[in-house]
Amino acid sequence: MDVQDKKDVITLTKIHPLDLSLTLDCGQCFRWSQSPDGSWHAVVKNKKVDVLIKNKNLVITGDNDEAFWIKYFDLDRDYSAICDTLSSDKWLKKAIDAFPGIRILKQEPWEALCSFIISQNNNIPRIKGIINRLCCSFGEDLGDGDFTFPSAEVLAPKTVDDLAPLRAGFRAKYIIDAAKKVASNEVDFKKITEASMDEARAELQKISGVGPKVAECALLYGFGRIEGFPVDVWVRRIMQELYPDGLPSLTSGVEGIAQQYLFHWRRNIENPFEV
DNA sequence: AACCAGGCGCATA
DNA sequence: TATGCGCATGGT
Repeated sequence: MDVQDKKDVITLTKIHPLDLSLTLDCGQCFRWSQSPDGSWHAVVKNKKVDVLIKNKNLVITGDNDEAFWIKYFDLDRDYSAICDTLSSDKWLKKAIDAFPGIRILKQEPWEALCSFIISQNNNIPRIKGIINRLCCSFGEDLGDGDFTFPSAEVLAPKTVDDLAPLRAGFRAKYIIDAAKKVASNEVDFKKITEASMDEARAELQKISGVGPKVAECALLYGFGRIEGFPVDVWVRRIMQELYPDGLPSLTSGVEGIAQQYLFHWRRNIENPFEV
């Protein structure tokens, strides 16, 4: 009691634009939840953390690895400039104006990969439930209902029967295959980080249960590949409706950011095409 | 090439 | 309370 650690607190400045609610609850991550006091809570890099915006700064409690968090919230990237550029396109401007402050998180690669394997053919409430049960069953207990995300090494020796309590359905075998191949380095995260997009896609798709969509999500949300462009049913809809000839060239290099804005807008706007 | 596999949230009845 | 729909990937 008398040796209790004082909690680490760091304050990150120059965070604009950043809307925590939009960023942490727009379908790119599944483990953040808002506390009654308005702050956001999760377990990241095996630590309990709370974040909130205070006086236009991002205050992070529970970890002091500033460089990590700048990467995690993508704070080195000039979203103002990117959004200005994207806003030359009529529809992107609508999406950005409607939901300003969405950022692409750079999550931990294994958690992102595993989460988006679980996300396939699935809806967000259920994805969160399966991931929660995965962490409760196989993660490390940090107390107060918080668990770490289980490592690939922990999951690799598990069987489909072991994963039955998750109620992940046919995805259980995919989780195990991913864990085996990641733990053994057969799927090499270092290689993925350094490779071209096509090589990285191919490396990830060596995992059974990882197709183009899941690979693209892992690259965008877990490996910081901001040019990743996952096409799910909503994005496919957007493409057919608005961009039948493909994405406008001004999205080049930041396709993932464009995707996130369009995705959220299309899902949350009543009549997107009204002027 | 069409269909199903786990299962559940969601909308509609 | 019941019924149908959607959902990414792999296997038949």
